[in-house]
Amino acid sequence: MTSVEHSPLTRKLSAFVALTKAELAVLDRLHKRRRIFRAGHDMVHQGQSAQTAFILYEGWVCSYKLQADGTRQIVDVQVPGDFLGLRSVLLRTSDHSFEPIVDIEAVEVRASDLLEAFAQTPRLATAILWAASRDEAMVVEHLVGIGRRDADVRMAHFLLELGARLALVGMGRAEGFDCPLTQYHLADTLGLSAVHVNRTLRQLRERGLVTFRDGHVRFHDHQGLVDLAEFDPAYLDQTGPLLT
Amino acid sequence: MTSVEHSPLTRKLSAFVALTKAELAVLDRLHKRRRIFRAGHDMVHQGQSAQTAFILYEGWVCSYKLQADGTRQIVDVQVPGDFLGLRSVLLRTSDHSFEPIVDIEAVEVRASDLLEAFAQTPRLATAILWAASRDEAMVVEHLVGIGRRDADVRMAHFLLELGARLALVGMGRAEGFDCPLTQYHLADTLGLSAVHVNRTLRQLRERGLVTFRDGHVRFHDHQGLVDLAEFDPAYLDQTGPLLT
DNA sequence: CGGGCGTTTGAACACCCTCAAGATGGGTGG
DNA sequence: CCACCCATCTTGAGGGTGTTCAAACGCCCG
Repeated sequence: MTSVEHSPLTRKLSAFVALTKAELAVLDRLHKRRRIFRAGHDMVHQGQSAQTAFILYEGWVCSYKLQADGTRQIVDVQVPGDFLGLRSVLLRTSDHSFEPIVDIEAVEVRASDLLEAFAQTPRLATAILWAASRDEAMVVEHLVGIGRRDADVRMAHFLLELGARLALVGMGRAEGFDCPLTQYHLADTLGLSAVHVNRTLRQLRERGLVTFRDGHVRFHDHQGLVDLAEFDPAYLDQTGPLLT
Repeated sequence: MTSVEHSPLTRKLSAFVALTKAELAVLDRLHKRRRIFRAGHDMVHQGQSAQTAFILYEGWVCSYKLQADGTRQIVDVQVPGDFLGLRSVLLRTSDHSFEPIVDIEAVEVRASDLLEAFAQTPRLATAILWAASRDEAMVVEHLVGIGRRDADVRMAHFLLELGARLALVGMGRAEGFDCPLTQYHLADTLGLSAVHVNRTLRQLRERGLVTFRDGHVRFHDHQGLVDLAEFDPAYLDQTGPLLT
């Protein structure tokens, strides 16, 4: 059980409820099948029948949808403590693919196990549903960004959100965070071309706001970025001031 | 109980599981507070504390987010049988607003009632989670559309999705459907300007694909639209051929 | 040393936006 | 019954944000 108590998922769920020992034990029982996936090799392909989800422990993953013309849209980026495919366990086909951005460690969870755990511990169930609701709120915010924000604001908002999410699981601070994403990932996430991502990043750097380089994001003017992006972390439902 | 058996929600959930009499009874017990809301007057404002959801019975609603500069992004359009605010019952603040597009009839559901119903009837709980998963899959598809599809394809895809959703609750056919949305609604939904929506609709009309006029959508070449939009309704998880 | 991946920059173009003006139609009050 | 108003729809012209195409550069790795 010791392995679970300080896992990133536990840490995240603690932002919502303090889980009891019994609930942690149920969570632990979900952790049978720990697996490694290699960077760049999809874990799940869209169209495949779903019925299984994952909890990410180590590394980064992106979930995306591919279109017939070859363009792709990254829907969300997952960091340690996040669920993968929770949305589609109940749907007949997975509506998207998962690509590990680096080598990752994840735990496989079957739909049946999950529903069983729900029945046993309502409070844990509520906590997991909270996490799922939060994930959806992030997708919604992402939608708003792509629909109504210019490239620079969109980029600023995305980097700030990532920073806040990582801070919740102890992987980021106000100064910045490590980030294995390439500019192509950013492009497919933000609905831009890679070329324009590059120009946008240069502009933000020259304005003294943030640097994205060598796998590291550094906030030079955190407040300035927040002002530019009009970033309000309320939708992340992380009450306390996590990033100072 | 008779009122529930043929409600649009029941009809929708039946696409997933056949509910028993006992489960229908629990669903019925959720239906205490039936209320009317007037077109154009928001039911919920973003920032307001959530804790309550609605089931839509009659009429259309859109859920949207407003930005400081006045632009708005419609995240989703709800039609009869859809939930409103299910995502945010567990979050501390509602992350968006709801505007009835016409006068509507909806039932208020408290978070506590919902969780109680979940505990009583696991199958009903699963059905409701299925509906929530399906809603999120639609938001994801919406995100992909805004991020990676041109205006005409985006429009075609949206109209086809609406048609399929309405067909599931008996309000649409292959020829078309009634639709109270204005071109401004379409613009805020698709992340376009109202002017460009107008041009896009004209173009689709002149290509003989679809007409949007006088509150009515008419598909002139349904298959042609499907081909243009590369519309694959798998993400809606409506197994049967509903729109023929 | 060659090859692949990621980054960087330039030039021309396209999609979509903004601004502006007019048309249409339903509702209200004189 | 007409005049007016407002919301919605429609169309034109010009401009901007972001795209595509192209080429080069640095770097890691086999």
